[in-house]
Amino acid sequence: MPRRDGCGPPWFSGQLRGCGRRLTAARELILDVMSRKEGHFSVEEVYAAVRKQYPRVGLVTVYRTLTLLVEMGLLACHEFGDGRARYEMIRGSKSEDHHHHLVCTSCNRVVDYRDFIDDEVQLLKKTEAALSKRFRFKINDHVIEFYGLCEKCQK
Amino acid sequence: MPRRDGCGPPWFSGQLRGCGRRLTAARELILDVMSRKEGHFSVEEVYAAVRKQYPRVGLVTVYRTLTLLVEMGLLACHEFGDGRARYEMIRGSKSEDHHHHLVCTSCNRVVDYRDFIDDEVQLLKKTEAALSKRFRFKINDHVIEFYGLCEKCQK
DNA sequence: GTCCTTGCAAATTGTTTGCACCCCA
DNA sequence: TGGGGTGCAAACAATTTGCAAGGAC
Repeated sequence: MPRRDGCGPPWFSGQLRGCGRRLTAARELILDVMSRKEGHFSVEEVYAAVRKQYPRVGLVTVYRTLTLLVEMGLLACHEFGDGRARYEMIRGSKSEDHHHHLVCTSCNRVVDYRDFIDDEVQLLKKTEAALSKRFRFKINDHVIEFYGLCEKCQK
Repeated sequence: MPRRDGCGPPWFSGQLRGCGRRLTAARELILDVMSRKEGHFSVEEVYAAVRKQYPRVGLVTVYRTLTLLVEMGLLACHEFGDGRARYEMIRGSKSEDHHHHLVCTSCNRVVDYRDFIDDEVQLLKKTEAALSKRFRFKINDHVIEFYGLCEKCQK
């Protein structure tokens, strides 16, 4: 699959080269697919989307590319308990993009939210401080997920 | 593997029969292993512990029994992102046993804590209420995990 | 031309299922 | 004695790896 110049964001090529990597059509395409829609996508979903445009792309390449994009800090990977990894584009800097999840246990829809209310920020700060001291952990990150039923599924 | 009477808690047999199930040596043994130590155990870990006492037990039985015990409400199952399920004994009622996790990203040790500070409970309630209203979700549960380095791994 | 990438097939890993035999109740 | 339980092997699903051919630079 030869690549065509001019596709994809110009910084992508540079960032790849910066770590001794090469720009290929598959990589551009996968990045493009991931950036076009908001949400969390399984490998299979990305694979299907990519194949619509270039049926020659292999599943293995999707796996490898997604892993690469996570290493490069462009994607985040998360699992919601169904045994398959989900990938999501990181928009803005990593810290700006930090968010929590609201998961519908019926339709599996995942809602991100990042404009936390003060109470939630307070909650995290106080709890982190207390836990750090109590268990002598150096806390670097956290995962907060709420599970329930979305509006549609409540009916 | 014939079973020997008198092992395990007496209520276990009754609870099994209550749902048309039978008491077997493997089930008693696995329950015993799980209740003896606090913590989260992978299937492989339970399997190894069980085999020390009865090498004839098969891995499949461990899988099936752990699933059964979760269905019976005696164990909780959780995944921490390394692709393998972890099982943990539920002590006391399910709601009493609710807890959060502190995970060391270096040695994978998981610390539970359940004596939340008052602030934590209060703030969590407020956050849930706000999210419920905003996204019209009926929130039933949540997962809170902090990731970092434990005391040993900081060195 | 060099050496990173890709695609295919095969291997791995964690888990589940089919089935004949076993054993609790 | 009957129907659930067990162990083994095989099936499965998600993901990874070996390797030869292809393409970026």
